[in-house]
Amino acid sequence: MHGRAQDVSVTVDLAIFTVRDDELQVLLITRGNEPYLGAPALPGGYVRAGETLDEAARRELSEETDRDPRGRVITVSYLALGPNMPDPTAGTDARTAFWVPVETALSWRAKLAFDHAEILGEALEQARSKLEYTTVAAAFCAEPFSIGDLRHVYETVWGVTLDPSNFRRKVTQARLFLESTGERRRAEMGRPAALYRRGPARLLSPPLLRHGDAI
Amino acid sequence: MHGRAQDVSVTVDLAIFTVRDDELQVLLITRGNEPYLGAPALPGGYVRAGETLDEAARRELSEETDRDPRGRVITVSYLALGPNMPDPTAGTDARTAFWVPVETALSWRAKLAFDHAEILGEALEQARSKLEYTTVAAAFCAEPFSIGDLRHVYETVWGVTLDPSNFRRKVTQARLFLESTGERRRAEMGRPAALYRRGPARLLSPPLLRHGDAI
DNA sequence: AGAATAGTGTCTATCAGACAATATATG
DNA sequence: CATATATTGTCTGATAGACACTATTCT
Repeated sequence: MHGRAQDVSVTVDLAIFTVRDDELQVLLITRGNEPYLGAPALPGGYVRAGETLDEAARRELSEETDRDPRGRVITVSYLALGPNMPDPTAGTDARTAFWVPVETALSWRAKLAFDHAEILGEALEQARSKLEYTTVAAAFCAEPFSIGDLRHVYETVWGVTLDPSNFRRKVTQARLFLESTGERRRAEMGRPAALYRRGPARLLSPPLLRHGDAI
Repeated sequence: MHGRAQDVSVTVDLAIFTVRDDELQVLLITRGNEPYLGAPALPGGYVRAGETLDEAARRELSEETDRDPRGRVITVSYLALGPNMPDPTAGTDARTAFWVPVETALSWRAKLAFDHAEILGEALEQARSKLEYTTVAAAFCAEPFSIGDLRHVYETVWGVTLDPSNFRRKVTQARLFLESTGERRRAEMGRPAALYRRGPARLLSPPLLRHGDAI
């Protein structure tokens, strides 16, 4: 997948996250080919540019935009979050896929294939950022869900604890984010939580900001 | 490119923006094949999933995440902004590429191939959003640039006018966004503007929010 | 009652938006 | 001087974060 020559092709590495066991975890595979045979790696595919892209856009823009790496912003991200992502099921080649806590994966650094440690770090930051200004977090709570469920997603992905009352105020005031079902859920302990379903908004306005942001 | 069967492949449509003539413009091509022969369209390529992606990730996750379209968040965006993007140069097949104001392209709606009107609309919103929480805008000002240059990018992409003093306060207080060069630029009229270069930050903290956000 | 979680109310430092005022250039 | 743009300063309403308090369940 890497190092394919001749035709215009670029690899796509996927950071697939889930929330399991109160931890943020990422899906890795064990490489079955050289290079990095046996090393843990992000799952990936490759993109081969079609004729239209290559002829009409890429060549014309390359000189202008390649000077500064930020001049061309190509974002290929696969972000999946969920409270109960399935174990990689038994099946041909799925045997090499496994979930691992993000912290653990990042601690491996040099063991990860290619530059996947860096990619993972950036994907993590992107996922954390997406929670601020989009409604994805709600998409990964099974409906109906409580505000506490939603808060738990934020806390796990961001790695912080949030003030329940301030969190409630923000998410309930955000337009078209949550729709009340009028129902409640009885838990083992404590007052039953009001239940919600996702509203139509995809972007959070106003956004839900973390306190200190990174670069 | 669309409708390719058999192997797992999905199209990628590219929204490439530039700021020219004080307008936000987008790169389109004229289709040379059926379907939609002769219709304006976004340039595009196709992604074919590699074995690793297909075997290790896609199948395992599909049942879980395909129920809700937001369960799988695939973002493939190609965002290019610049004050002076070149005209599509003469060359084989580049003859069909052209810049057009975004407003014009959106007004065509039904004329655009496939669902490209929708895709363009979403890409526009994504680009506008990226200006809020990333530093891309600065990446598309030729260095060195003035705060007025930067403000002009925001105003053109967002389609609003911004208060110069409040804008200045925000961008100069954002950490690692701008670095002063100590130099000034003499313009035709008015006080010379202090010049800056891009700082190392990729994410804007705190973000620069528009007043009213969309869905 | 005690523990646990959900939800409401309030206070305050901070900040975004509005806008007045000043600075420095050209003609 | 008039005009245009850059830059600084100030005022005020809105709000994020901190935190006290109330509500409703289970044991």
